[in-house]
Amino acid sequence: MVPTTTNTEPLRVRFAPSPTGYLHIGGARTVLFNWLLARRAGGTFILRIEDTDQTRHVEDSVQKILEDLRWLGLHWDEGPELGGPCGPYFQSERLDTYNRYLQQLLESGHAYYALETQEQLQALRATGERTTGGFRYRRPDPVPTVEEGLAARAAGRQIVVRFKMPEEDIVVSDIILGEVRLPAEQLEDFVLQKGDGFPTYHFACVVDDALMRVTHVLRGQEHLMNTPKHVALQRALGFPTPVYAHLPVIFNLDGSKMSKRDKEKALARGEAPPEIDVHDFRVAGYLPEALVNFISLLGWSPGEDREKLTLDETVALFSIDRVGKTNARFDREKLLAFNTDWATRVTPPRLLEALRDFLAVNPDVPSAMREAAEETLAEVLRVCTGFRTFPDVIRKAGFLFVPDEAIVYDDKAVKKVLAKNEGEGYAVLRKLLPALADLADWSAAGVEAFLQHTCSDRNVQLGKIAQPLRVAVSGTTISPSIHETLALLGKARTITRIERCLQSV
RNA sequence: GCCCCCAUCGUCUAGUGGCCUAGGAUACCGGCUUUUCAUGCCGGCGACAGGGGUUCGAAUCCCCUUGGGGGUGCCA
Repeated sequence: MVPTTTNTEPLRVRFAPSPTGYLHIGGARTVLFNWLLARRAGGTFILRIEDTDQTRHVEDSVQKILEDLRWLGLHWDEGPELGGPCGPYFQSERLDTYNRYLQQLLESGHAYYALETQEQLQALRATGERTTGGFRYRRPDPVPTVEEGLAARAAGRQIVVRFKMPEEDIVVSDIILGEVRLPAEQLEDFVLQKGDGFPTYHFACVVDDALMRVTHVLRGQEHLMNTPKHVALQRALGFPTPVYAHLPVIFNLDGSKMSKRDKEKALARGEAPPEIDVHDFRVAGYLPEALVNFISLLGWSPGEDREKLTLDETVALFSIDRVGKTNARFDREKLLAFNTDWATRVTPPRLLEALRDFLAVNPDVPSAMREAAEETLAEVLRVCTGFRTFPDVIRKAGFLFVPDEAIVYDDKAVKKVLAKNEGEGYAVLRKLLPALADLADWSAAGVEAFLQHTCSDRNVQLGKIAQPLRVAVSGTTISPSIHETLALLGKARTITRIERCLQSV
């Protein structure tokens, strides 16, 4: 049995992204489960930045990841901006620490300098692929001495340090997958320190998890094969082995990986790019409540046919025991349904706050809408119920925020509602105009009463009047209910728009 | 190639030997509500991958096959 940390010490988990861009939706699910476990157990959630690959580092991505986490409502207890007792929380600032442990491994004979060049390894790998179908690094016998390694480095060569993998099967104990045995012959001497002096992921991760006293490691299943390396390293370093839980992976509906490249591919086909990063969903007008609820159900279920849960309820219900082993597919239709529902269950002030955030991050909204008064936006939300995402609100009420002279009339709407039957719709507008101009009570209720009376007086369906008005003021057949629309627009602008519409005949 | 993981409606899942003629959600289809677009409500369609065992009894346990995923980097 692999020794694991005892469960008497306080639970500590971490999320350790590398700064290569925005937070990926798969990463979001991993953070979420870590965060949920920490909150559920009253433990600590650590955020650590794994910036050990200088070549892949993307400018500003740390800030972007932090912002995504905050938007999701998943706040960290230790990490960037907050600090904490186990800092620094950027691996690039911990090089001395890694070097100290590297020395220890070198001295105890657990590690050695490996002198092969990248080109040599590449060649070996290529022939290995061709002949046996695979390549496994063979430890030199004898291994180069420390002096030889140092001498090669002094000569300007990029020399790596490898770990002496023990020649024994390693059993990884995973609370989701059970015990997984990895045969010794599959394991090889992996690199601890790269030619540029930076630690590899394996090394930095093991050292940091131990030093930051991480008790539980929840990560994607793609890391399962890394775990024996980590376990062996922990033993060599005298570190405890944390509890491991490898989470199932999230794919596209067609089974392919959800990758940033999907966006480029869709763009190349002239299609709308799919949301892949958390930020994409934010810009697309989703509520974090819905997104978090939805991804919490990918690989986890509270049972009892429950689905709609707030973050707090999820915390109260969360348990790794109920995390499944099966990979999941990301169904955007279902997310859309969740978002539609969440838009009706959050409080109006919260919805307004979310709308403001959407208006701030989405570049394609009418600029007047960003400057609109709180009360106006609140009214818009009140009359736009039934939307799926915020762009639906823009589609339905955006015309309220463009200048009267900028209204464009949709051809189909004009034909169907105004021009048909020898301009029947226009005739309605002409008749209505003076009466509307005389209307004293321009509240929604006042307008509604007026329209109702007009209908019964002329013995027509409300649609006969509402639709021409709708097209006249919005340019389309889509808007909130007609009385709310006119009330929101105001009398003057309504009249102006109707007159302009009539002039366009 | 080798190693590892996984397998219930199209999709997310409930189910841990009898409560299952398999439940919920979403999607789809039909109906209702409605001044537009939506929303909402009601109903319907729809799955235990295949084959062997074990057992009085299997979606649940075991084996094989098939299918899917991951690993096989000086990426993380």
